[in-house]
Amino acid sequence: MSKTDSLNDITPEGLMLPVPGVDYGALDGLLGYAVRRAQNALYLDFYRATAEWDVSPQRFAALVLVSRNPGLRQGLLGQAMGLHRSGALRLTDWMTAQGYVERRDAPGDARAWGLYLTAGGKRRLARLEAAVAGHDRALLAALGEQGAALKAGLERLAWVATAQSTAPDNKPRRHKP
Amino acid sequence: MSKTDSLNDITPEGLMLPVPGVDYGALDGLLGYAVRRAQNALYLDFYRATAEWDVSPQRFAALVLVSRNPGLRQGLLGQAMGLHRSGALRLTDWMTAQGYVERRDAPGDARAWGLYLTAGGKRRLARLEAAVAGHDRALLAALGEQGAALKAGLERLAWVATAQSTAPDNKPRRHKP
DNA sequence: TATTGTTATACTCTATAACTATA
DNA sequence: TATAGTTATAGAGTATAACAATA
Repeated sequence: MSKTDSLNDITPEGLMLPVPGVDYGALDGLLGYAVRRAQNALYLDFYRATAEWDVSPQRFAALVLVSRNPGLRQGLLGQAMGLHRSGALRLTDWMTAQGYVERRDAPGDARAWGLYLTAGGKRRLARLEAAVAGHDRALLAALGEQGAALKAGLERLAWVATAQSTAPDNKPRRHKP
Repeated sequence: MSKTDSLNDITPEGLMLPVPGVDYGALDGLLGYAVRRAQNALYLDFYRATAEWDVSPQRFAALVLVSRNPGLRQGLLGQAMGLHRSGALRLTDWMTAQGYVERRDAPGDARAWGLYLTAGGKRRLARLEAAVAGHDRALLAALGEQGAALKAGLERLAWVATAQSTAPDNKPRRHKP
């Protein structure tokens, strides 16, 4: 295969840009598609801003949750992140394998672990959090006064969509069957 | 395992709701986290609204693109969706296996396929599009006049984040290494 | 040489199911 | 009987690399 295999692509993989000449039809009008495009772009920019840590947005979120809630149980971590127990396990395995977190016996329940940042984890996370905060500040700065309204709108959207999908007359289908 | 294994969970899997008693720290202030929460909620509501079709948002988008661009090449489909060639192949395989789409020889290039909806695909997609449009309209209706501004803000956000991650002085890191 | 699509493979994410130990 | 965590497995999703046919 040629050396320029992916370098010559007009759109690099991962980047969801409108391709000239392609008709997006109904997609352009959908709120859901706009959210997807925005999240895609944010995701790529997050990776750029945190390249030296090699941490995904989700793993970053898990670290922050452990940091702010010392002794957090795996199960509660999963709930806060919308994950199954087994997913919380994998996430915790990663955090401990990377040396960010340690499992200690949870007081009062011999079945459970409490999660705690290690000393090194605290140090690394502090720098990582600063990088993420800078990344987010840059976005907000570029958005100007629109930024705050956008964040409020997103929070309302999450609430509205949740209400819709969990309304009593709707049958929530949790997972792809 | 008990019958109620996941039914008793306060937060069903997939749903990213704020858990009382958990401190989210910096996450609550991040634009990126607000986008993630919104997308998570929208995703679940999309699945509820389109349950009878068993189509993911991405597969839906691919179907719309083929529908609006008869004869679309696999490669261009991939570009429009931010996918590698191999991803566009899998997506196309799925669309043809489900009977939505057929590959025909592309005129003028014996290497390429042109993608076309089948007659049955057109019929099914028409109903699916109506369901998705209804789902989106319900969201916009619940948001009221905030909806249009939110959509515009999301489009601007996608643009700003893309500009940031592809700026010449930044090194874009496309994929997780 | 470059491009289109394919095959084979691997890794991440996240689910289900069955299991252990404890409550 | 229910809960916390684990193990094993499966299925999306998406990448990389090497390949064939064509341009």
